[in-house]
Amino acid sequence: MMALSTLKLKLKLKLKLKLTLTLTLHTHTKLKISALCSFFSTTTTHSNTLSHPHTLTAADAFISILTNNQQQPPFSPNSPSPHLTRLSPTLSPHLVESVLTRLPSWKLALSFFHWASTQHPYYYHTCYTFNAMASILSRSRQISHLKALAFDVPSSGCSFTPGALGFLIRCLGAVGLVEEANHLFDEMRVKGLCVPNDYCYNCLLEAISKDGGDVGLMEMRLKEMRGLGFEFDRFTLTPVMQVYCNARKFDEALRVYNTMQAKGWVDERVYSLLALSFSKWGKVDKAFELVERMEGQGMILNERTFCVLIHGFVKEGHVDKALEMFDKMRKAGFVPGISLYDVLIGGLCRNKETDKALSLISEMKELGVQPDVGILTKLLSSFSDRSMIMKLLDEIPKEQDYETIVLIYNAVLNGYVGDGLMDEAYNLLQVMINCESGTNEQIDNVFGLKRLVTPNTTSFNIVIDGLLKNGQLDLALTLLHDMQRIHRKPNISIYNNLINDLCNSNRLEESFKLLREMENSRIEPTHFTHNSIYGCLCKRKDVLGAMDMLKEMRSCGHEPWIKHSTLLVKELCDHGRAVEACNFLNNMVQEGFLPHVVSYSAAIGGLIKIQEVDQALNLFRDLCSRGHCPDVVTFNIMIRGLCKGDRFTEAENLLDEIVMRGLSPSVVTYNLLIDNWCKNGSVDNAMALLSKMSGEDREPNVITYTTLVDGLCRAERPNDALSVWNEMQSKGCTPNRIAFMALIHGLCKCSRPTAALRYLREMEQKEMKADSFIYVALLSAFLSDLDLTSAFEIFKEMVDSGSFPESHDKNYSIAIDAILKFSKDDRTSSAIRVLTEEGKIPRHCL
DNA sequence: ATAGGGTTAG
Repeated sequence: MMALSTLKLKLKLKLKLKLTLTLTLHTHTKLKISALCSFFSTTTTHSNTLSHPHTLTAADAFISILTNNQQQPPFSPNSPSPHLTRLSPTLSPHLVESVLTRLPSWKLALSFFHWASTQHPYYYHTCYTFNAMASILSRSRQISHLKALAFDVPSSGCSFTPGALGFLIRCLGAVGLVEEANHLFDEMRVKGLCVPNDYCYNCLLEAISKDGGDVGLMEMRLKEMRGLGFEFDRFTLTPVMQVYCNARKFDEALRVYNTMQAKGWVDERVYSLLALSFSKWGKVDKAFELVERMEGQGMILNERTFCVLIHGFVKEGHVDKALEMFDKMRKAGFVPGISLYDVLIGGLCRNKETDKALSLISEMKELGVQPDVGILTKLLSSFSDRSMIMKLLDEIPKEQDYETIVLIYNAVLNGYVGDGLMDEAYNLLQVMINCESGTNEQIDNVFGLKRLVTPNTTSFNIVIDGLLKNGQLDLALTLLHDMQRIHRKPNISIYNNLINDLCNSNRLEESFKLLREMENSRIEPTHFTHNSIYGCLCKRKDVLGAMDMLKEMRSCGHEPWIKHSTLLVKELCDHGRAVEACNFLNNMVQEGFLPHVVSYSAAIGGLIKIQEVDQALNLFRDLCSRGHCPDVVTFNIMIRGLCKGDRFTEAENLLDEIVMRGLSPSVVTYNLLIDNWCKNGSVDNAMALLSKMSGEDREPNVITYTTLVDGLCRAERPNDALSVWNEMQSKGCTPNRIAFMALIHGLCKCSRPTAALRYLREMEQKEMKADSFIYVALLSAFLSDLDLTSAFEIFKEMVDSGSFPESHDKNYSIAIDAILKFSKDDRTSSAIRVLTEEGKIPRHCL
C-alpha cells in the first residue's frame, strides 16, 4: 500500500512537470506515463474506428481464410494453414482486435487469439486484444476460458490502461467471476501493470455486487478507495447499495440511498433496486412508496421490474398493491402477459375477492387473452356458488382432454371443500364415481357438462381431507373403500391423514389395519405414519406397544418424535410409574434411539415425585455419560427435588454447577431458591436474591413476588409483604389471582383482615374469583378479631358465590364452627336460619 | 402434511 501511494505521488509530480519520461515499473515493461494516467474508459472495439485501409483489407483476408476453410480446421496443432502462416508477419494488435470481433464463433476467436500470440517475435497482445477476447468469452459465457484468460493477463506483462482494466473486470463480473476480478485487480497493481483509478474501483464494486455481494470485501474496497483519495460517485454507491440490499442490511442500504438522494444521483436503476429489495423483505408499502416517488420524478420502471414487483406483492399477500402496480404497468404502455393475470387472480382468489377476480377475467377477454385452464381452476377452487361455477365452466373450451376435465372437476371439489360444503363435495364425487354405470343426465344435473369423468386419486384426496377436517372420519373411511372398489390406488397422503385421524380418535386397531394394508399394497409408510401410531400408543401409556412400534420404525430408519416419547414418560410419571418410564428410556437406547434431554428431565421429575431423589440424582449424573448435558430446566427439576428432600447444601451446590458449566440460572432457578429460603425461615436471604436478580438481567416475575409475599407474611412481616407488593406493581408486573390470594391469605394470618378485605375487593373489581379458602381465612380472621358483623358479611358472600368448602376440605370444619357461632348470636342467628331455609347451607350443619 | 418437549408461587 505504501509503495502504491508513493508511486501515485510520483506520477502526479511528473505529470505536473509535463515530462514525457518513461518510467520503469517492471523489468520487462516500459509504460508511457500518458498511458498509465489515462483516466478514460476505453472499450475494445476499435474495429469500428479503424482508419487504415491496409488493416481493413488484411482483416478481411484473415476472416475469409478462417471462415472459408472447409477442408481442415485452421489451427490443427502442427499444420497451420499455409495461407495463415504467410499472413502472419502482417499481424498487429489492431488487426487482431478487428478480426476477433468479426469472427462468428468464440471457439474460432479463441483459437485465433492463441495462435496470434505464438507468432513471436512479431506480435504481442495488448490490453485491447485481451479485452476483445474477454468480451467475446464473457458474452458467450465461456467461464473457464475467461478465467484462464484473466489469469494469463498479469503474467503476460501487458500493461493496461485503467479504462481497459475496468472493462476486463466488468467482463469477469458479468459471469460471476468475482474472486478472479479481485485477484486480477490486485495482481495488476502489484506488478505495476496498471494504476487503478476510481473507474476501476467502480467496476470492481459492480462485479462484487453481482455475486450476491460480500459485504466485508465491498467495504474493504471502499476503504481502499477512500484511502487513495478517490471520490465516490453514483457508480460507486449503486453497487454498494446493492450489496447491502442483497445482504439484507436494511439500515446500511437506506443510508447509502439517502446519500445518493442528497446528491441527486438516484436514477431508475437505484429506485428499482431498492423497491425490489423492499418487496423481497416483505415491506410492500415502502416498495410502493418508492415507485410513486419515482413516478413523481417522471421515471418509469422497466417491464421486468414491474413483473417482479407484482409477483412479489402478491406473494406477500398485498394483492391490492399488486393491482395498483398492474395498473401503472398498463398505463406505462406494457401489455401484461397471461402469467401476470394468473398470479393476480390467484392472489384475489386466496383473499376471496372473487368479484375483482371475475372482472380481471372479463378484462382479459376484452384484450383478446383467453383465460387458460390454470386460471379457471384457480377460480373454481375458490367458488362454491352454483351459478358461478356454471358460468366458469362455460369459459372452458369444449375440446379439453380427459385429464384436464378431471383437473377442472377437482377444482370444483376444492371450491366446495374450501367453503365447508362437504355434502356437495361428497355428492359430486359420488356422481363421478358412478359415472361409468350412471347416465349422462345424472351429470347434467350437476353441471350441464356433457363429459363424464371418473375421479382420480387427487379427487378422493381433496374430499377425504375435507371430511377429516370436518370431523367426518367414518364417511372419509367409506371413500377409501369406494376407491378400492373402482380400482383407484390411495396415495400416501390419504393413508397418512386417515391413520392420523384414527389415532387422534384413539382408534388404534383400525390404524394398524390401514398400516398393514398400505404395506401390502407397497406404499411405504413415512415417519409421519409411524409417529401418528407411536403417539397414540404413548398417549395410552402402552409401553410394550410403543416399544414394538419403535422396533418397526428402527427398521425403516424413522426417528420417533421427541414430544411423543416425552408424553409417554410424563404420563407414566404422573401416575407414579417413574421406574417404568426409566426402563422405557433405557429400552429406547437399546433400540438405538437416544432419548432427548427433555424426556430424561421428565423422568427425573417423575423419580422426584415418588421421592426417589437419589435415583433422580443418579440419572441426572448419568445424563452426560449418555451423550447429553443437562440444561437449566433439568437443573431446576433437580434443585427442586433436593430442596423438597431438605438437601439444601446439595441444591445450592447445583446452582454453582450451573454457572461452572457455562449455563446461567433462569428466573425459575431463582424462584425455587427464594421459595426454599422462605419456607426455611431465611426470608432475608430470599430478599437479597430478589435484589440480585435484576442486576443479572433476570427480571423477577409474578411468581417471584408471590413467593416473597407469602414468605414475608409467614414471617409475620405484613408491612414488608405490602412493600414487595407495591414494588411488583411499580415494576409493571401485574398480580394474578394466585398473587392476590397469597396476599389476602397472608394478611389474614397476620391478623389484618380489614386490609385483606380491601384486596379482595380489588381482586373482585378485576373480575378474579377467589377460592373458598380465602373466604374462610377472612372469616376466621374477623372472628378472632371479634368482628362478628364483618365475619358474617364474608360468610354470606361465600355462601352466595357458591364457595362453601366441600365436606372433605379441611376448611369445612371452620365454616361449620362459624355457623354455630352465628346461630348463637342474636345479631346473626335469624339470617342463618333464612340461609338454611333457602337451602344455601347444608341442613345438617345445624 | 410434519419440531417444539421437561421446571417455579396461594
